Amino acid sequence: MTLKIFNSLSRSKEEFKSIEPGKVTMYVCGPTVYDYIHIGNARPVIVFDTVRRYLQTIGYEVRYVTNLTDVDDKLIRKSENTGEPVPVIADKYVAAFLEDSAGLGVKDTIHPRVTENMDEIIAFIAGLVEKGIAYEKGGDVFFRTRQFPKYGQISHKNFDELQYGIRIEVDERKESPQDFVLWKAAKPGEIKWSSPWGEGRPGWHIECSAMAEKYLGITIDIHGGGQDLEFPHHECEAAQSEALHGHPLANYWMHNGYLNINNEKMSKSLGNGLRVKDILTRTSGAAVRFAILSAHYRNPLNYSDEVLHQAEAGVERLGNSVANVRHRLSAAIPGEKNEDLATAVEAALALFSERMNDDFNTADAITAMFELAAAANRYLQEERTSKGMLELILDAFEQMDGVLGILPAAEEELGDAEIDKLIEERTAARKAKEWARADEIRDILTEKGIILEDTPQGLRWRRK
RNA sequence: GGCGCCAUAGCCAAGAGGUAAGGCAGAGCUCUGCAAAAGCUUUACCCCCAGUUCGAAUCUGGGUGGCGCCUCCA
Repeated sequence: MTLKIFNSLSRSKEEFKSIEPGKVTMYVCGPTVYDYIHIGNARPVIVFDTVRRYLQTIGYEVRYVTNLTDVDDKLIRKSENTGEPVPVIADKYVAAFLEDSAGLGVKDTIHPRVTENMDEIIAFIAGLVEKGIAYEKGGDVFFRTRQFPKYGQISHKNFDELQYGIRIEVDERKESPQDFVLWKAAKPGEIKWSSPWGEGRPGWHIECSAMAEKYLGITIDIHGGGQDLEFPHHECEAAQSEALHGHPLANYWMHNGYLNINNEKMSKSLGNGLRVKDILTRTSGAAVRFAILSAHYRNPLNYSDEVLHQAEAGVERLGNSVANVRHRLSAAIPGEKNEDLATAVEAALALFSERMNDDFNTADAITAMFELAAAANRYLQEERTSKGMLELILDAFEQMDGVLGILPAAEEELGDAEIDKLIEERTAARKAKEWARADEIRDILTEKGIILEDTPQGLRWRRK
């Protein structure tokens, strides 16, 4: 079974082949660190982390880079408004981004910063100037798009028919309206670096080309980002890199769809109430991942409180199933294979990889996990369950969740003497059929957010 | 003017020629001292019209309704 990835270059699903066997290099465009990230930013973060995890589980060693844009116009504007220096603002939001990422279950990512790679960026631009693909005008350096015939390969735009200046006024100094800036001269008071073209800072797109090369190589396997970056950002990145090296920047370009909020376009004003850091105080990272991964990554996704509630309920159902299986482990008997269960587990696993192999269909992968849970729950109806079978289930859950990351975090032991005592007392009361006292204790614990479950195999509790 | 996306049950969402997965919510039943968890049962002719086909939610054409991009907003 082979993995197929929808490649924006060809607009079709292609069989995935890495440049180096067993290894994959991935570059995913990261945030400009001028504010907290919102739920819309979380979609690519979660989607591409899941792609990475899946590649890892099918045996690839993945080198994964997400850049942090710590100098640009928005940061400069913010600095002017707040009086704080750009680096101070950047540091604050870099830390916030890393925290949010971790909260969303993302780890082991290389995070290069623009300001820490200035030499490479300047050298990259210099290379383009030397080749005559870039030109300097009054301290700014522009990319000469006419020299790169493949310009438009990613966004599939026909440049002779484009309407220029529809949204942004065309800079008169450009030779052609579609040329874009590589280096911007600094205005008085702005943060700046020296370069062969005077003091200034990098343009919008060049950082990704330079850092992808530095950290991953001239041609990488997968380049990801939101659909909103397809043009112009990715188009320009691809043009710069290929123009300089004569080799493509990336073999596979992946773009996730937009995220809407309550069926409206994600916008700054709406987005402010939906910061990832705020959402994570109200719900788990697992629930956010569930919500995001419940739709195919290329489809539009609508986010709402209702969607989040549904995700929480789904996470809970899956988590209950795993917890119930674990709970049975202590009283499990050895041996005794259950054919139905074994078949169902195998089927769920097969569905999981079959669907993930088809351009990362996480919605169906989640379905596979629910089918595993259903099979497990059915098996738990049996009076006696065997250790081997329970472990088979847990192993399958682990395999799937290693990719999706939608299972709730394992519950810690209560470690609360008072609660332990109450539970003990209740057990005694139940034995003596003192139901009033038993219920009273249940109520006390409910107040504390502890849910008690009396099962034939003894009591177990969980936190609400 | 150019390029492209989406439309499936109350809600979320797969499926992409062979007669509609899964989840949430709801209803009924079972289990249960109570409760919870769980199991079983139950809810759709897939935006509209026309065509292709033995057969279409899936293909083609035309509509309708949402939406995105067209150079420095990441």
